[in-house]
Amino acid sequence: MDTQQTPADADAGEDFAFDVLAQRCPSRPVLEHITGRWGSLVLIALREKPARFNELRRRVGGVSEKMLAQGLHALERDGFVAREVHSTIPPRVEYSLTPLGSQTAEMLWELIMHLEYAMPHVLRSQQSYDAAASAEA
Amino acid sequence: MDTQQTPADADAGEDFAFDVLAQRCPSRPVLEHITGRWGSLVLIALREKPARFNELRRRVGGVSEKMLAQGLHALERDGFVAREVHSTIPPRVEYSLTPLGSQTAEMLWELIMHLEYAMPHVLRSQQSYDAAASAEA
DNA sequence: CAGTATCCGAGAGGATACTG
DNA sequence: CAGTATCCTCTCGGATACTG
Repeated sequence: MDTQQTPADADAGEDFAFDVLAQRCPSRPVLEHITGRWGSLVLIALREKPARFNELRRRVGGVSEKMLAQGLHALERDGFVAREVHSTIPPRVEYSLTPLGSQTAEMLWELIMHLEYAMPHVLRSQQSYDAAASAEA
Repeated sequence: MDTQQTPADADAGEDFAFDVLAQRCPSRPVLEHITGRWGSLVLIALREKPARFNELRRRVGGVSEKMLAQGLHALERDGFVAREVHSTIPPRVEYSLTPLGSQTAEMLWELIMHLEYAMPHVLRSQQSYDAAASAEA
């Protein structure tokens, strides 16, 4: 990354909030690629180590070929994932995280860890919510 | 949060990776609530300060009543958002972040800031990808 | 104001078959 | 193995109208 700003600009970041929320910014689709149903899981799966297509497919539970290919294309296009082709027989294609992808995966990982940690709390909240909902019905 | 584990348990977290990827865990839907198209934006929008329904709707660009209501319900059920009803006329309902929601919003915020910061890089990556794609076509 | 109910189109996403 | 192409379904999500 060789942008002009420095991370110390974080305070100027409040401006970005408006941008993201105002949906006229180009970052929304990208955000959805990395947070979407499969995008996040692919990044997490690649976090450990690079993988080939079917290996990746096994690593991420429940993803179809179509969705995996689609997700990988999007992430490659956005520059989060690198694709390396070895033109052998049988073909061998390795997917790995770029530095940017690696940073992003790390942040996603923290988010997921936070979430897993909070899950007991969440489940209890869901139960009381459902109990209250069925009580008034 | 009053779970048993401490944040220092982070190393045990690698076990969670498998859980999330294996899609047999209850955290997937919750992850989708907070990372989904509107969920993340609602959390970000509430990060600054609590808001009422229509105020929130104005703050998040492009969200429909239906999706906002749906997202708020999910987030409330999961315990990220608190809903406070003032039975007046006209009715007044305030949405705010719970402590858990606040932590989560903060992590999302960091992710989005990271993304905004990386956007120039991403856009360039997209351009070269598209150029290469149309070149071979 | 704060929603719910309904209808409808578009796209997400899965299963299968096929190609290099 | 590493995908693409096709079909089909089902949910997402927007617009509109209505209620308390």
